[in-house]
Amino acid sequence: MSQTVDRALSILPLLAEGPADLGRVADRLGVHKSTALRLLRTLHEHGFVYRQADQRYRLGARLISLAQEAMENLDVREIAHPHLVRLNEQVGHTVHLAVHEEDEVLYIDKVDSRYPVRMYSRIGKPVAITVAAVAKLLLADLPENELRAVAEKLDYPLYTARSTPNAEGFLKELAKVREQGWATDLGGHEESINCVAAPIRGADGRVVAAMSVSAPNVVVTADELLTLLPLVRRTADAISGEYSGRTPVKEVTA
Amino acid sequence: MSQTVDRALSILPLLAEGPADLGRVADRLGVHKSTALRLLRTLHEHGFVYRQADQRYRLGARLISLAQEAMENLDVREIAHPHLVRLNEQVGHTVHLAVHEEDEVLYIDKVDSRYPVRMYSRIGKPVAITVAAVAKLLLADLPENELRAVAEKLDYPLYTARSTPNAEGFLKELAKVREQGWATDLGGHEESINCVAAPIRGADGRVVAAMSVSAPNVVVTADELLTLLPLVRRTADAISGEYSGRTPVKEVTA
DNA sequence: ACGATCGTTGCAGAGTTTGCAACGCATCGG
DNA sequence: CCGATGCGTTGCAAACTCTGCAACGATCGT
Repeated sequence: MSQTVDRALSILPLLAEGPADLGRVADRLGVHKSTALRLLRTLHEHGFVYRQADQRYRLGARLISLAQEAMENLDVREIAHPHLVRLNEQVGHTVHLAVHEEDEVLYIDKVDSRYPVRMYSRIGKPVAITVAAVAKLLLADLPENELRAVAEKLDYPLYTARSTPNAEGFLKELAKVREQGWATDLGGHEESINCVAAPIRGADGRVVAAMSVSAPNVVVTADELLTLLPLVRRTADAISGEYSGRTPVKEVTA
Repeated sequence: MSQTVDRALSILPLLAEGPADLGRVADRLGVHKSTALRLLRTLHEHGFVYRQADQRYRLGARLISLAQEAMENLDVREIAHPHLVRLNEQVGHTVHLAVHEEDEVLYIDKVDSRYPVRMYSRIGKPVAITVAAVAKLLLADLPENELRAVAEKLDYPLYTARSTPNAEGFLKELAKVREQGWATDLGGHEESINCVAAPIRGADGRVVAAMSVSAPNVVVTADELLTLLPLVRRTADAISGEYSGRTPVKEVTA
C-alpha cells in the first residue's frame, strides 16, 4: 500500500540472510543506489539496521529488543510458562508452546529436555506447519473455508517418509485432530523424533495456543510417549482454565 | 530522512507498549487516521504487525522470527555458547553474553543459574548501561573522544546507593576497567546482586563482546564471587582465541 | 431505534520521493 | 607514481506517491 515503507521493510528479511553492502541492497530491491541509501539511513536511525566496521549493513539491536517486548506481552506465554516448567520436571522431555499467526506457527516458549540428547528448535522459529503436532491443533481450529484456503496454499515438503504429502492428506489429518482434541507428530519432521500435543483454549473455546512434548526415539518409543498424553492434556487444560479466567483480549486469527 | 518510513517504524515501539487501535496510533503519530491505517496495512502485509480479534494491532510474528535470525547470525554467539554452558556447569551461577551497538548494550545469550534464586534478565533486553559489568567493558574499549561523548549523553539512574552517579564517576570507573582488563558490578543495579565480567576480543584486539557471571548475595558473597575471576577470564580468552581464529567480519562500533 | 464511535474508501492537492549525474574517496594494477 | 575502477554520497528537478479531507458503512451501547 505504501511503496516507500514496503521497500524499506523488504530490506530487513534481505539482511537477515547476512550482511550486505549498499549495492547489493539496491540490486535486490530493484532501485537506485541513492534510494536504497536513504531507506537504509532511515532504518538505521531507528536502530533496525546496524552498520558494521566494513560499512556493510546488518540487522540491528532494536529489532531484537522489540521482538523481546513483543513476546513478553503475550499473555498466554506468561500464564503457561510455570506449567511448562512443571511438566518438564515431571516428564523430562522438551516442552514447547506455540501460537498461530497469519499462516505461520511459531514457538513462543520452550523448556529444554533434561536428557543429553536435545532437539534443535528455537523460540521464535517458525515450525514445520504441515507436520508439527502443535501446528495441526492450531490449524484444525480454523473455520472450514479458511482452512481449505490455507491448506491449498501451503507447500508440503517431504522431510521424511511420514511427512504429510499434500493438502488432501493434511485436511484429513486435521479433521481427525479436531475430533480427538489432541495431535501427534510421529517422525513426520525428523525421522527419529516424536511429539504429543494438546490445545490451549480461550474463554470462547477457540484454540489460542498449543503445547507439546517431544522426545527422540532413542530415549522413549512413540508408544511410551503416548502414555504421557493424559498428563499433557491435563496441563493444557489447566493453562486454558487460568487463561480464560482473566482474558484481557482473545488471540485469534483475523 | 524518509518521512513515510520514519512514521511507519515509529509505530512499532509504540505497539510494543501494548496493543493499540487505529485512533490511538494516529494520535500518537500525529497524523490522520487514514494515513495511520495505510501505514499499518503495509506493516501488516510484511507481518510486522498483527491484527487481533478485537481489531486492535499488536506486534507481529515476523518481527520475532527476524530477530531470531539476527541473533543466529552473530558469530560471537555461536562460538561463545558452548563455553558459557561449560562455565555455568562449573560455577553454577547465571552466565551472560552481551554486545554493544549504537549506545545500547544488550544480552545476546544467557545460561541460567542452577540455584533456585534466579535473577531477572532476558536475552535481547538492553542492560543498565551505566552500572552493568559487561557494559563497562564494552564501553571502556571505545576511543577516548567517542567515549566522552557517550558518557555525557547518558542518563545515570540511581538504581541503588552504589550505582554510578554521573559521567565523571563513570569515566573514572571505565579507566580503571580498561587498565585492569575486567569489571565488576557490586550491587550497582540491584542491591543484592554482584557480577564479575571479562572481555572477549577480536583479532585486532578490540572488544567485541563481554561475558559475566552473576550471583545474589544470598548464595555467595562478593568476595567469593571474585575468586571466580580467573576462571571467567580464562573462559573469555578461550572464546577470544576461537573467535579471532576465523573471524569473517569484525563486530565493532561504526 | 437512534446516536455515537470506529474503521474504511475515493479524490485532488501538496509534498515527498525518485533516479540521474557528478563528486570524493579508497583500492588496485600498471 | 599515476590512472582506473568501484564504492558511498550529495543536489536537483521531475514525477509520482502520499496526505488529509469528507463521506460512507458497520458495529456497539443506550
